[in-house]
Amino acid sequence: MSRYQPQAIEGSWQQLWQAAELDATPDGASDLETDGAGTSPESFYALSMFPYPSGNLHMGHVRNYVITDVVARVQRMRGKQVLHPMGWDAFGLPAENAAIERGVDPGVWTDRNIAAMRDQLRQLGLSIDWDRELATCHSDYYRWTQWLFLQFLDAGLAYQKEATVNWDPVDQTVLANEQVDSEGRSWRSGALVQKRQLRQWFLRITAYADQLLDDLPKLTGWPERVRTMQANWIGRSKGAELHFSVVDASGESSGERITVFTTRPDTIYGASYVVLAPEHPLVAQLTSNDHQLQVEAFCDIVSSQSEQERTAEDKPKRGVPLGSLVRNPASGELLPIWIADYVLSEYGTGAVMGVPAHDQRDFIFARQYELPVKQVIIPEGSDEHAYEGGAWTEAGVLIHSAEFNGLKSGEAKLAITQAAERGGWGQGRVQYRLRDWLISRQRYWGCPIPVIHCPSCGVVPVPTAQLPVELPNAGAFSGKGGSPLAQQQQWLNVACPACGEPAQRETDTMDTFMCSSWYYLRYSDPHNTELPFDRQKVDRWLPVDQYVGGIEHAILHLLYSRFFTKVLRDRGLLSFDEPFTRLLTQGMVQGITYKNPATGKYIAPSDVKDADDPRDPVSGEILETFYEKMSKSKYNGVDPSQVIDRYGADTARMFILFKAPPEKDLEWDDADVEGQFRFLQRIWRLVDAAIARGLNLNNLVDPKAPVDSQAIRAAELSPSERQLRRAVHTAIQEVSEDLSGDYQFNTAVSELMKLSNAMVETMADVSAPVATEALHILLLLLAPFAPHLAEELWLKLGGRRADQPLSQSSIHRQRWPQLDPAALVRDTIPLVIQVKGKVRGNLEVPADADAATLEQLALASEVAIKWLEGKPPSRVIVVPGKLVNLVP
RNA sequence: GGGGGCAUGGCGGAAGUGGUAGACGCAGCGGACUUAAAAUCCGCAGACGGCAACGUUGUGGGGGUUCAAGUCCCCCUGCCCCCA
Repeated sequence: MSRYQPQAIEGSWQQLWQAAELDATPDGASDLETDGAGTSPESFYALSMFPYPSGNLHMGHVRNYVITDVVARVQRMRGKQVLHPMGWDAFGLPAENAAIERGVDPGVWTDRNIAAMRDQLRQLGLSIDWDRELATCHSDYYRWTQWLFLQFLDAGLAYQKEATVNWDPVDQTVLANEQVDSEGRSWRSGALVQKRQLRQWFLRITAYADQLLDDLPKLTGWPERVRTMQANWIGRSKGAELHFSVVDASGESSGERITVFTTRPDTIYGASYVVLAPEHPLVAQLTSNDHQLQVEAFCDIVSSQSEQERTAEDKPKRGVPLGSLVRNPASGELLPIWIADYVLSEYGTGAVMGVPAHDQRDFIFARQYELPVKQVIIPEGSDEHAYEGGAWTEAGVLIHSAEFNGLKSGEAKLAITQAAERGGWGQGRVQYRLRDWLISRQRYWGCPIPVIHCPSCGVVPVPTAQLPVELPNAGAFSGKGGSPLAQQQQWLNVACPACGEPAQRETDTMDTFMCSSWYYLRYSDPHNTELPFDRQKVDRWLPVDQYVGGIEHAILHLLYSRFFTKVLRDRGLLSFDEPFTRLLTQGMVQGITYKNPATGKYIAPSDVKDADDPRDPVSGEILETFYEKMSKSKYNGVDPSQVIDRYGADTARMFILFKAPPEKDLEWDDADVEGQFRFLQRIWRLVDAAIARGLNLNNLVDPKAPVDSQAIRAAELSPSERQLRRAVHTAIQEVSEDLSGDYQFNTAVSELMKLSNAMVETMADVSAPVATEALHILLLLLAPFAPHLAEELWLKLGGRRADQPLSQSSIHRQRWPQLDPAALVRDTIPLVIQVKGKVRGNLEVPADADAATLEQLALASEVAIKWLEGKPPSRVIVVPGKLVNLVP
């Protein structure tokens, strides 16, 4: 008897598969030919979000790539041509920080990490086409990132502007809005961002706001919550811009006007003041002499606050009057102009009308500064609303609103907007929360923005023939003060491509999300030196059929990629408008975590002596035990390499797939890993015993008839044989179902376990053909999950034909087994007998019995006699094939 | 505050359109094999009562619809996520 030793088989299979080019993407012209049956095989693109090459593979990566690998393998077995690539999101700050701290060249550092992680990935037995590997920091890739940037520039979708931007004081760079969390912290460094006025590059994603929003319902293969998050982020609201003329105390117009944006034009008669953002360009002009000091002091205070602090509904609102007035264009009233912290210059027009009765923040502000509260909306069907507790912000019916009285909010919005358009004091407008994407970064290790600044010609794009604009050699980094590229004189100073006069290169690099917004396109044509990708190739493979990654990119990467796709479609570079057909957001991998509640310190599991009674190794205090995302600082990480060394990749894969449904968080548990290892061992022994008995798949392997049922069906089968065949074909049915539509790998694995349990039970009692069929199908169903073990046992059982190369006879080149419905048919079924809805017993009945027969059988049963006590039931419900319910 | 999601044994998790709750696994208990242990194999296992055959109860809590509710409806509680 041999033993299952994954260490002895996994590495060699990985090498053999590689030599046989088993994972190569079928992409040659001949591959597009028909398969002989006259049909061209469908293609399938399975993709994991590519990793940042930190140098260490962690369990989250493993989960991500194993899920995608199973999908890819199953699709291949279903006859699809599969693209399953891998690459590296390789620009970014860790490399630059390594350079600053240790003087290592960022490129060298990155390539070393990539090599290390690639080795770790290979150990997992992933069916990745490594020939298509890419790294965004290599110039043969970022050349095309630059080329695409110039496409945006040419389309008028890339521009520079002076703006209030988020400055990360730790990473010394600016950030896009999406990269700052709700507490005003950087997504990367966690530092509180500061506001700065800087001239920066932006992409005009707002020009695509409507499309990005309107196409969301088409993404039926995406989780609902991701779509909702994107919709909220885009934040389209319909409203109006209304102009308020600036007037002096006697009501004489000065010629200036303030334009406010509001989603509630129906409340204009309730406006009792107008508020500007402190950064609004008219503030200085509209500040009267006697208010000047006060206003300047206030602006200083506000500039140090975060957006969160300024706008939160529960925070106090602060402001000061400017000392000037406007006229309400609807009512003619004169209203004071204020500035306040809760109005942001970047949103809408940077000015709002204050309607305290119907906006909660205006209400708080008005209470604070004793401004009038004028109610103009009342709840439908009621009298005046007593709004002691706050504003009435719902829709209602208009009062105190001149000719609009009695209209409902919805009608009034329209009527007042129309009146404004007729009277020239406003117009309807759609407003978005989404703002243009700030892509400038003042860092070295990123893709250079390919433009040149010329004193006479202005911004001149680098001619595409001169791409890539390569990063200069790193030199020494301080990590402080401005763009590192600005210090590279040799690189910086160039002749203007337009006029030839001395000019300077742009010194900002691009946000790394630029690089990751199109990598999935490049995989379709990774070696193209003429274009980022060939249109035919990209249209052949894209959109991605199944994308797998973390929920943390619900907005960031997934929104940017959708934007890129739409722009490139409009530039005629591709023919589809959504990049990812189906999206699976996998849950986190969590490790067991011990924390001393008294000190708040985390304790490494290796320092905890008794897991049932976890105590602080020093003080003996009782520890808290819980599961949390694996991280160094919590000492709860599990190293994938160690797991593979000990149990093999197949066990790691099986465990990860079995332990939790893919979208849910997964609690790493060593005992459960052991359990998976035991399961694979049981399969090994099962096959070993079969070989000892002389069973062999040799004569069964025929791609045209992968199911061996013909011979079996004709024969007379014993009860055990029928039982085993039912188990085998039930497994085909269930596993197939778990792997289509919504992926349920956890239940698929449990179906494999059931099948192996059934086989252990009955194998000894069944004929060779039935036993062989069972073994054959078990291995085929197992192959996507535990590819090494399945291949090894396939070989041992004679599944491979000696006269065929591995590229044809590998188990991974076999077809998914077909269900034989005849195997599922049963003669008798257990009928459930219920009395008044409660289960009282079972009765074995003919499977094809009709309702009347079932009723009779049920009534005659012992259970019925006992529970009905001789009285006839008042009602009988029969569900054929399932149950009979007797109601006394 | 608004929107969305979740709640099932000691634990992770299963339960097409309402139809035997707890599949599968982990941990646990009992037994076989062994000088012993490991490994392996067989068996038990929601809770309560009973020697049992069985009965009662049970999917966060409370109501409802139904012959029948984990599943549908209403209210409540707790946790998570997103947006403010």
